[in-house]
Amino acid sequence: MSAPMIAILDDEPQIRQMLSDALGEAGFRTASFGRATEFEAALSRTAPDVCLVDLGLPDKDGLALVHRLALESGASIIIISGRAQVQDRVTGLELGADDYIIKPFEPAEVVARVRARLRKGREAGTAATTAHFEGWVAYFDRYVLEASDGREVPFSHAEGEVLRLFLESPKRLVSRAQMQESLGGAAGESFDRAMDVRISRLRTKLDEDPRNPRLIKTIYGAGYIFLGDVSWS
Amino acid sequence: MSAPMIAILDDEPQIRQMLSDALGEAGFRTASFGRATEFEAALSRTAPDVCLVDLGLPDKDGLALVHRLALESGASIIIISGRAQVQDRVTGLELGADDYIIKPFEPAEVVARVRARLRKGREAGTAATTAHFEGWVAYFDRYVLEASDGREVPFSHAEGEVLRLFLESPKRLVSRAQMQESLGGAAGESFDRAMDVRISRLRTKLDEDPRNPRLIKTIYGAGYIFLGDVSWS
DNA sequence: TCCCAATCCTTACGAATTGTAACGGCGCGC
DNA sequence: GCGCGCCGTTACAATTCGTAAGGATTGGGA
Repeated sequence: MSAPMIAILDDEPQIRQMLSDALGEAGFRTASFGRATEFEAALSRTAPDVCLVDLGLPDKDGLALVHRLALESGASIIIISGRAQVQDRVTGLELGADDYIIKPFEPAEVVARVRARLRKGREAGTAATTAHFEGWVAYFDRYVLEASDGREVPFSHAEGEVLRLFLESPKRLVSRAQMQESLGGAAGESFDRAMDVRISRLRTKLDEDPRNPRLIKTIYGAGYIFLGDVSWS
Repeated sequence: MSAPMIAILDDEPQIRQMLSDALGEAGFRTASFGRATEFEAALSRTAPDVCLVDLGLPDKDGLALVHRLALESGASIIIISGRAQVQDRVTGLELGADDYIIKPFEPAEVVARVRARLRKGREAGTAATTAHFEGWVAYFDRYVLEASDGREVPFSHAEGEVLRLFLESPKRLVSRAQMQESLGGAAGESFDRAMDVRISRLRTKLDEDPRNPRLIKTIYGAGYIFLGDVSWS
């Protein structure tokens, strides 16, 4: 698994640099943005693990952005702001942020708080190889799906990658770009055609009705959503 | 599901009281302890969801306690401390705390940070995805409308965006400009023609009589109004 | 009341996106 | 080398959704 990706959104280049340096030194991958629009565009391509968001953005309301992020992405959100009033902090956290750091800040503390977020996130899904969902059990170590009637359906490595990706973030939109990123597909190319095929094959193994899939839903122009409750063990 | 349990560990009775009051008012159950030994004894009986731990304890090293808690319990840990040095915060977070609040603190902020921890712990913040209105049920995760007679009508992503917008502000005028804004339509353009089409298609799915729409009403020259009582779940 | 321009609805069409069957290269075991 | 299964690629069918075009509706003014 590659290093966690930390997204930085701040309009001051100096601060972006400082954060990027500190986080890079700590072993994280980083992506910096000066404008909310750039940031949002990048989101559809790569899903960061933690977002550091400055509230004082030139082109968009920071709090609204935080709220949307909290609802739509699975990432942890840390607000970085010069506004130090308690009320600011409370509303930021209420809107879905996971932490609130006040400027000026120490890079070391930011790194520590980022680590704390990652730690909590990872706890849920460490080294789990078996997932239960909607009558199925997926054994990733054996590459086998077990149906509710005991029937066993083997799946391939490529199919497993897709399935795992879905089971790791259920009920959340996964864009094609994110898939490529996660599945190591070299960007660009006609690899997205291969995505389709993988998903198609996975669907048939899951007994999906092609006309009306219940588990893997296509969102035209956006990506896919895996419905269904998942529990790992 | 009963109210989340918050454990408070602080040697000053006044602070225990203040925290307990604020958290109780916010709807949480609380349990206060003045000594680490009491706290640890209670842990074996009840598993709190969040622990607020003061580092300056009389009978035990607070950091060691935090470390043990982080490893052995599944609870989120928030340190509350008078030590404000960056180094203190960093080591606290490194040892497994999820947050670090400095004394003196505002109760409101503590409540907000506790909520933020719980939200993450509960997994999926579960944005409301199901809306009931006038005999219909809209499942936004499944992209399906269910009529009162049980019939299911699928809707597309674009249609869903419009429907969601209406259901989020029922009985209020929604201008075309607002729609464009919310639906990401590039400003200007002839995108408003596309709006019309979306709404048209949505109306047919909702069995609206084109001559006399009952749910999505057109306000000539101003926008649309969605009539009908909506309740989300 | 009647007329007209602005606004809105609906149908049809086409570009872009996605599904999937068929084909072929590749690696592996025998 | 041969057969087999995996998996990316291609090609074509199906779906989605914006645009264009023409008709219907609204509201103000003559």
